[in-house]
Amino acid sequence: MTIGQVAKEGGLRASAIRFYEKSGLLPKAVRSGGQRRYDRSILERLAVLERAKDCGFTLDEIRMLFHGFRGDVPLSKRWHDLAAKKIAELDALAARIAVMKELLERARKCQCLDAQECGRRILEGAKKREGR
Amino acid sequence: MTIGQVAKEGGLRASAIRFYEKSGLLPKAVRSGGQRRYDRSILERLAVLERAKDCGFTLDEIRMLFHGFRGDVPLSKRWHDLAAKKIAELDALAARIAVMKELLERARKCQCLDAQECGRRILEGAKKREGR
DNA sequence: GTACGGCTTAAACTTGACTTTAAGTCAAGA
DNA sequence: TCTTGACTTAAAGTCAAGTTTAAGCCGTAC
Repeated sequence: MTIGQVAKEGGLRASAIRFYEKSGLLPKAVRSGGQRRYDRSILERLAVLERAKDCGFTLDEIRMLFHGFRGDVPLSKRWHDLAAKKIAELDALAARIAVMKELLERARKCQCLDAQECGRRILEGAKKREGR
Repeated sequence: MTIGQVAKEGGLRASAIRFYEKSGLLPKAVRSGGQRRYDRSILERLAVLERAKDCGFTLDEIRMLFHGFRGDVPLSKRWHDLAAKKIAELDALAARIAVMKELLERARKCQCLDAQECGRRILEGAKKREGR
């Protein structure tokens, strides 16, 4: 398959495939007359890559998944370790979102006429919480 | 107050204050001998700005909060409108996080020995869901 | 009178995940 | 032979929210 065919079947851009190869996330493709040629197993590799992206992993983390462990560590163990860390990250992120939502609910009830007043209230609130 | 004093009391860097001024998020400061001079009301303005950031607003959105409405729209109404949109965004984000967590929980239970196998399973799963 | 700290500016750099561009190669079809 | 169209590369561009850097000015303490 040419890079264009892989891109179409894989649902991404050819430029992304080139980028992944250069970044070490995909093996260097065989060239024929200068052009990359793939067999269908590249689609499996891409599926894992996409799945990892859908899980919220960065490309650096996905590089770990593929190359960051000793060669004899099975993929399942790599997934397990990285997933545990990422779940903790996502929990932290969810907590931050909860805080934002709480602040937004309060903002929705704001009665201030202008930024002066609003700022004064915010600063007072901060002072009060500091005193506790 | 000099920019350094404002930065210290406001808990941010002087470079950020200059950046906010250039971006139109803070009014142009009066200069004395070329240097910016502030009175304490800048701290109230900064408090609103920081609060908006804590709510998850981008600087573009915060610009809307300060300048994006007709001049006679009170700050409370601006907060209200922008907060409603942002809450919807955060809900969408939270849903995406839930999906990621679900995928990660499954990944944690992965038994595959290598990427080939894992990719094959993912592609099979996708095909199945497509058939439904 | 000079050293020092804090200030000024514009412009470049940072991160992440790519895309876009420019200039060029290659094989196939008319 | 000429023209497509898909491919090649390296390098630069994109977005956000600032930070960092370089070069220079200003007032004050010694």
